[in-house]
Amino acid sequence: MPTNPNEQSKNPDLRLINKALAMICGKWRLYIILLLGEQTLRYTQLSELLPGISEKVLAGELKALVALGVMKRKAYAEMPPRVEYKLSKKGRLALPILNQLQEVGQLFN
Amino acid sequence: MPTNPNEQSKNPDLRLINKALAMICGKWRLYIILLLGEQTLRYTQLSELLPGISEKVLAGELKALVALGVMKRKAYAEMPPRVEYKLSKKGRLALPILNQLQEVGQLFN
DNA sequence: CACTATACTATATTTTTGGTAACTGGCTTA
DNA sequence: TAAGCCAGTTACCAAAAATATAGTATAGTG
Repeated sequence: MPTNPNEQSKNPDLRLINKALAMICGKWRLYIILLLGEQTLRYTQLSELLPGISEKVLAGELKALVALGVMKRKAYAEMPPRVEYKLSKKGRLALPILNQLQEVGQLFN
Repeated sequence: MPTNPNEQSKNPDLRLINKALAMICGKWRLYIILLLGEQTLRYTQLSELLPGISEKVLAGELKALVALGVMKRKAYAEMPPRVEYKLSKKGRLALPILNQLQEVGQLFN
């Protein structure tokens, strides 16, 4: 009988968990994703929907989420500038699971 | 026609989201919860399963998770001491959703 | 020419998180 | 008598995250 390190349940995969945490952890990140849900929002609209976020943090979070592939940035060559953010395909795939986190929050309310 | 601030989708609830984030954010927190899954683990077992975690951080995370109501601590009046940790009922209810986060991680792999 | 609008960037500062290493208490074993 | 075991605690420090505030580029408007 071979040694079985995982008795009854398969161990969680730390790498996958870290990938997921990278997307949602931080004071604003998950909220930005959920806000974006089905709609497209501009930088200024997002800053209005995130009460108290600083310009620097918002710009940084948007950049990070685009880099992670969760959302897409579309800039129009207009003046004054216009930039729109929306979820990527992967982001939309993850959305139902991320929305369920609100139910988890409700459990511990 | 009355003004409808939420067009097509109900806005996410920042309070619930923060409750959920409090449980899972941090370098080790979610992993501890998933590890505990169905099994009961002792302090030393946990520290062995979390390679590189410091005593201080582990003790702090366990204390926080117990305070949040995710897990329970049971101490036996023996010598040497024995303390067991396992998920609370609420923790077990949240578990399926938290496990799905690994699928989210897989999407962005 | 001054002024506005938008989407940022830069700089400095504060707060939070994570980490190291040493120490404790009470019993047991060598 | 000393050393080990378990489940932590304590004091201290570094790095990361968040915040506050000011500045930039460009074009159009009056």
